[in-house]
Amino acid sequence: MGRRSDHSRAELEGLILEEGHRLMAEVGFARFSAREVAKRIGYAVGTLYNVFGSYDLLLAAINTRTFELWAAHLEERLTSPSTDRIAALVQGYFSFAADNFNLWTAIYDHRLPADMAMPDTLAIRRGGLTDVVVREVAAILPHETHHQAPRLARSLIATVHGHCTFALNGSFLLLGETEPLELAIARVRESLSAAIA
Amino acid sequence: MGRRSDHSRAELEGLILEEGHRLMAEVGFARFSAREVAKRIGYAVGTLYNVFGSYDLLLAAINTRTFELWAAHLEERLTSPSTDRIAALVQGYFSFAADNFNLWTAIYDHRLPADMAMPDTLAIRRGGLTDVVVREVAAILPHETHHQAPRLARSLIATVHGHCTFALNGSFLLLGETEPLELAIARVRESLSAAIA
DNA sequence: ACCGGAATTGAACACTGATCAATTAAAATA
DNA sequence: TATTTTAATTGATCAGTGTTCAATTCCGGT
Repeated sequence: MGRRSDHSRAELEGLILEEGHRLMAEVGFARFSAREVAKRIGYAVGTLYNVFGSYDLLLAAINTRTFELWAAHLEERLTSPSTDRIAALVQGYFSFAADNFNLWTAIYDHRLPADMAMPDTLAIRRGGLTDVVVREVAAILPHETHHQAPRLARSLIATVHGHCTFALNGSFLLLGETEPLELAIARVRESLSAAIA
Repeated sequence: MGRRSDHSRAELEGLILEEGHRLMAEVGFARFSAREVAKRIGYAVGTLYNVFGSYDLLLAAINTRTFELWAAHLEERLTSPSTDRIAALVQGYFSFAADNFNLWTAIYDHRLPADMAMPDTLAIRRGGLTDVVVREVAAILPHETHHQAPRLARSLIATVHGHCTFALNGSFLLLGETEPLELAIARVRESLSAAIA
């Protein structure tokens, strides 16, 4: 069939993304399939390829959406009048990953082919998550050391990410660690203290 | 055909593991396949399933082998008369991951089904990597705080893991970070200093 | 020479990502 | 309105995957 009047190209892209995101949350990266998304929205497989160009770009778009949900989750955690905004960030990182396990792991399960760069639009949207943390770290640092905030923030995200990964993939449990969140917060506090001193 | 006199069951298991490991290093987790392993060793697919029981257990065995190579790599790095054994560990963590990218990522790409636990034998062998770090951290800590070593070591591994992940998946480069190794070492030093003080 | 048991096979099944000639419908033109 | 042009959509087709298991093949022991 030809053009369908009931969906503009942009609407169709949104429809695919919405359903793709839903399926990813439901079955996870390993069982995700373009065919199943197509079936659920009533289009043929080929249409998904026409709209997104490839399986990799579809996955990249879905995961970018997850990044945005994640950043929104952090911002929401920060609206509560919490004294400790840093602890709130770390907790938010963990709780999003735990509550959206399939979506969260898909971000790191998926790798673009070596010869394909992440499209700029997607990369920028993903950066929003980092921006939140940079802003909060900058607010903690003394004014004369504000310029260190981006680098330190990236490093703290990596620290928290490592702890979150091991917490959710069972590594910590296997080693007898039962409080990975506290561990992560302790490490972040140490690094912030060192930066302030 | 029936039993082949040229391979005992244990030898066959080793043969599969060896070739599987080779293929994983060559093509990575996403393009790995049991069929291809079978073809390369001159057996049929079914034989791999008879020996390992399932695709997941085959992958778990291959990744466990990678853990052992990784631990050996760390030990080797420690034999050089380096003053800074902690820096050597972090560098070893990074260099193994960088030099064996496909093998390293396969460890974290693969997840056992939720209802299947990691076989004890494999879990114990994987623990060897952690043991190396625990030993080195204990050697740094004051005698009265030796008991903190396991917990701190796990946390430092998580910290380094996060930095290594972002270094190799392009996150750091995308954010303008060019020295992730130095960043990781700095974080580890801060945490060790805090533990000693 | 025979047999019972164990190892090995590979066709069969239900799925996957990817492609692209053919089809269809909407838009533009006459 | 009738016709052409253009763009969206299809789905059969291809080469591949994990998984199963009846059938086959071989070996050690009688």
